[in-house]
Amino acid sequence: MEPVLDIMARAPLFNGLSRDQLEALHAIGTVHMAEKGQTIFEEGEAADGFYVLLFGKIKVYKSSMDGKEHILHILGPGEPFGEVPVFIGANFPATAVATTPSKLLFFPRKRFIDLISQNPSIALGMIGLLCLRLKEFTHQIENLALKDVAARLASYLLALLRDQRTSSNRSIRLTISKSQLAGVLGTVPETLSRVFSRLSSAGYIRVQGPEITVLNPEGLQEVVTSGKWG
Amino acid sequence: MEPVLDIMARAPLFNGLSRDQLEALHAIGTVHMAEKGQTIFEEGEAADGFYVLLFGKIKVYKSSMDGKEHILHILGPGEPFGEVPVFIGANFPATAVATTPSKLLFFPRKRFIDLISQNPSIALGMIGLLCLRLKEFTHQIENLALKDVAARLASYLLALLRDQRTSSNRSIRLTISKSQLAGVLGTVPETLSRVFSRLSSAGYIRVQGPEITVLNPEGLQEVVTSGKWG
DNA sequence: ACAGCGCCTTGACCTGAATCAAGAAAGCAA
DNA sequence: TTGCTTTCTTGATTCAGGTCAAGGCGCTGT
Repeated sequence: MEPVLDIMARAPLFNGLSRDQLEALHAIGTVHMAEKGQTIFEEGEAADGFYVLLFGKIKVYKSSMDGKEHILHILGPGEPFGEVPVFIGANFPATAVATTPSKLLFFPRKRFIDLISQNPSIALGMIGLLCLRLKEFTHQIENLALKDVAARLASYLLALLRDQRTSSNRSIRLTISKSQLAGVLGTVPETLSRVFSRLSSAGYIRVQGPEITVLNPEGLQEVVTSGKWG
Repeated sequence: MEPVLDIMARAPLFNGLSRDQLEALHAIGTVHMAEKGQTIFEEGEAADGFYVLLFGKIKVYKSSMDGKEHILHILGPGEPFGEVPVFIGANFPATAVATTPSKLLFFPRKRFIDLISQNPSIALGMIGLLCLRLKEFTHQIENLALKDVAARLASYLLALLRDQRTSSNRSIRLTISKSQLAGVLGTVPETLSRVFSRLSSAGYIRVQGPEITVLNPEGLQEVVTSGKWG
């Protein structure tokens, strides 16, 4: 298993920190394990610290009483979560569940705030992270409020294509199940499935299980911006 | 007109700063005026700083090409905006327009980052602000993704009631037009109007222009949580 | 007072997407 | 392989809410 410090060093939050600073951080954190399906924290629970994911995959979501859930984030190694209530002294605003066996680093609230108060570079890292989250959320709100499901999916696929651009090819692999993707896009599996087949038969993409080939990126972009296609 | 420093002192972002620190901040900012309807910045524009509203009212929104707009924030005096791109070196993710004549303080990016690097208390204030925004956005996403318009309106009214609780009475006043409210709630004026009258005839509220009397807060809470009502 | 203009309301209609209900694939265990 | 479970797809139906269109109400300024 890769050393904890190396994973931390790669996390954007801790970008540009010296080895000494990382050691100091590591010293105030405690390692936790979570098995698949385990709840890390639940919406409304009191928060006395936050987590950094070292290994595994976490989904953070909101759910309504009638069982529907909307996924806010799917997190991979190096990403922090549950940081919001640390700074406003409130409860967790959402629920976090491990979707694979995971390893977490937990930072207690008070000690982390002390550290940050003396360490402007960590503070700036935290600010950068929060701004990134805000931008993502802005995008999510925009999608939910003004775009239809096809546009949301197209936007998601183009983002994936941008991120996992393995040199030249236009094939991407979904890192989450289609049901989960439906949750991320604010819809249900049935609808997502239909949209996939509409985009397929329109010739924009080809779908083979979790393998998506983008045949016509410009077309997808059209779907995102104008919502019309053909 | 109230001195700029006093307004800044009241802003949560600058909470707990000494007079000296406020002076330093003020020194790096420049005052701008905006008339009603004037655009402060537009989505996609390069951002080289952010603003604090001193006086007036600002709406920050996303719009789609077919003219629909979704309002992300309506800001009052003391509130900062456009701070996200300062820290991730990107363009403004949304558009800001003055809805009344307004007075703004503009902080150039570089000088503000310098200041924050040496001033952990400003950094913490900024972190707190960003976390608050994230929490609001989380709530907004939850509303858009899993609640119907009636629940969103009920939630909004209850929040207003909590905020402007003028001692004992249950009457609140909308600070924005109903069309704007529709934009905030992610719907259109027609639908909002219908929901208002449904809630009225169900006996939960009474509406007289911008004056809303909440007759049955528990009932409204029911609408928010279960989405069902009588 | 009256005209003119925003803003709000109401009605009729339409459509995107959720729901309900079966199946079909695809994993996985024994 | 054979079941068994989980995930995905497809079809039929329903419904919330958006769109289009037509007034109504309450402003302001003249």
